[in-house]
Amino acid sequence: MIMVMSDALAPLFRDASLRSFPAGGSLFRMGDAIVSMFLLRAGRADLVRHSGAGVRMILHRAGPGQVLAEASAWSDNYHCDAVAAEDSVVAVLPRLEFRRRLLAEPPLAQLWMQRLARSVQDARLRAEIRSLPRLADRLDAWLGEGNRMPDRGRWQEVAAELGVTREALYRELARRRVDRRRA
Amino acid sequence: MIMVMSDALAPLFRDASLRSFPAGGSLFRMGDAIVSMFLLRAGRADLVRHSGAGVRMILHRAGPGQVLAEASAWSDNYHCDAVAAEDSVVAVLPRLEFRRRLLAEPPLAQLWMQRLARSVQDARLRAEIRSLPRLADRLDAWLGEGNRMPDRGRWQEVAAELGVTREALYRELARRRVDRRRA
DNA sequence: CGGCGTTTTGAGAGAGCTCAACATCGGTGG
DNA sequence: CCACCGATGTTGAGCTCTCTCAAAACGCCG
Repeated sequence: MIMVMSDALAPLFRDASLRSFPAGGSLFRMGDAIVSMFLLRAGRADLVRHSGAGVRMILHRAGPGQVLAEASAWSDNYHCDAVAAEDSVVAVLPRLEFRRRLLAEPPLAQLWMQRLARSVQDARLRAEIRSLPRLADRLDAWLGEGNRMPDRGRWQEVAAELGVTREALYRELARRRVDRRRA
Repeated sequence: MIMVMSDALAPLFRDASLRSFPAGGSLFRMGDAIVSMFLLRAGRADLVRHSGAGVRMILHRAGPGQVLAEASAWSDNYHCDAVAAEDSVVAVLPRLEFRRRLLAEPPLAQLWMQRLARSVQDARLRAEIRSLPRLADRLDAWLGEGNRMPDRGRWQEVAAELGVTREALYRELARRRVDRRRA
């Protein structure tokens, strides 16, 4: 297994038990009592919330090394659902132990606060990018943040990230291909 | 002066000096070295970032009781500009002292982590709301989160929050008025 | 009253969404 | 090897919605 920067939280989840979820499996549901914190070890998991008129919103797609539902550490009930988007493995640590370690070990607290602050930055930026009216501007802003187009077969993920349909993104990419050929 | 819930961070900024900024004044600019943390005491301040093609994005509009640029505590240079949107007063605390207090006083650390986690939640939800294609859905989702329409004279702020033009919001509101009159 | 900002409404253009058809690619199984 | 299948990529046409520009009605305050 490859060690990546995103394993930085491993010390916080030392001695945590591992649990596997098949794609589509539910990690928790809105309203459930919060007993544990989850660190995604492999796979992907979505935080999903349903708005009044049945509109399904994916609040966050977590990848390996990320903790799900950061706010759940200090809350008693979940405010959204969590679903495995792929076959996934998570480290599970009791919520109270998670909190105890954060408050007892300043290095971990510092790491956690850095993580949270970074997540705030990212989420705010994403909100602003998505509020740009034109797709071209969204793509420019997104690419301008150091993001790069993934390999073929994963372009739809970019469309989702930008909050547009895949057709719209395909058209924009085609437009840029011919524009680049002209230049 | 009225004491509100948002004064919870006051202990963290005890002994901090106060500084005033006129509307339009600059608190800091992208690239500046970070020496202090800012807690907004009165007024409003915007975090502004400029994307490549000159697109101006307001990452966050902070109000009284909020700390500006949370991530700056652990960073050496600002990643965005901060501008006073109104005449404002801020408490200024050296960044290293801010960090020292967080790591030395677990109750403050806990409060700070709760704040950050809540900000993550809020920002992610805002990003999802803004990615809804139809304004009606955005308004529904926003109202569904416990938000309420402010008094007349501040509806434009809601339009900005939803990421639409004020005209579009006015039209939607007019539509709902007649719809409600029919029902 | 006379500004100034907000709210309201109109008309046209532009952009994305929806539905639809089709191409392409990788894998599966006959 | 080839037929088939599903998912992804590509392109077209029409519709809907928002944006933009514009004009006017309010509402507040000096």
